[in-house]
Amino acid sequence: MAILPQSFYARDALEVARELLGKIVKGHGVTLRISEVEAYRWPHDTANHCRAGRTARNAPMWGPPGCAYVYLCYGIHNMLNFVTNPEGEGAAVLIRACEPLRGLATLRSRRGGKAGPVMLTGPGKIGQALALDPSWSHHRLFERGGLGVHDAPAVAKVVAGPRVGIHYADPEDIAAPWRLAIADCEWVSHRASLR
DNA sequence: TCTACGATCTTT
DNA sequence: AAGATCGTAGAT
Repeated sequence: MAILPQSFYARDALEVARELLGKIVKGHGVTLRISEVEAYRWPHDTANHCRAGRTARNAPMWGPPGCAYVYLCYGIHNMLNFVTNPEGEGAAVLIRACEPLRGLATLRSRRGGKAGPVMLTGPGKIGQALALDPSWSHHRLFERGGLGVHDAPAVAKVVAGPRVGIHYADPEDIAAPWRLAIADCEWVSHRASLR
């Protein structure tokens, strides 16, 4: 399938998030299908990293759409986001969970060779699965090479719920149902709060 | 400079 | 329920 064009990302983060479900991420020897995402919108979203304006960390979010934004969370986890909205607006979609399609052996080795099923449920695991770190920020996902997102058939049914880990935000933003996932999908985190 | 804390995950 | 682990942001 074709690689998604930059124009795909140049829209409101919630709209992009909805359409990213089911799409294919390829890179570093693995192929994943996006199953859960969160939208960090612009403007007026107090959970957004850009809520206090431009900083060195969130600089990618203000740049052109269709680029990666990878940041280190809790000193341990590398979080993968896709920059959305027109350039100059600080918004992104966080990739929270994926279904592994190809590269199972690689995925197992990246998590230290532990036994058991490969569960890519949770944003920290996605960063680990794709061997990402913050140096991948600004990477252009709509061009060939390295890390790319490819088109796939639209998902029929989607469930929604509040975003995870944003207790510091305003109550209305905490409650906003801007976490989206493929309905009846095994590859989803915090399933209980989705419907 | 100093300090508090985070879009998490695992283990207890 | 709490520890790991460190870069960032805001305060000093």
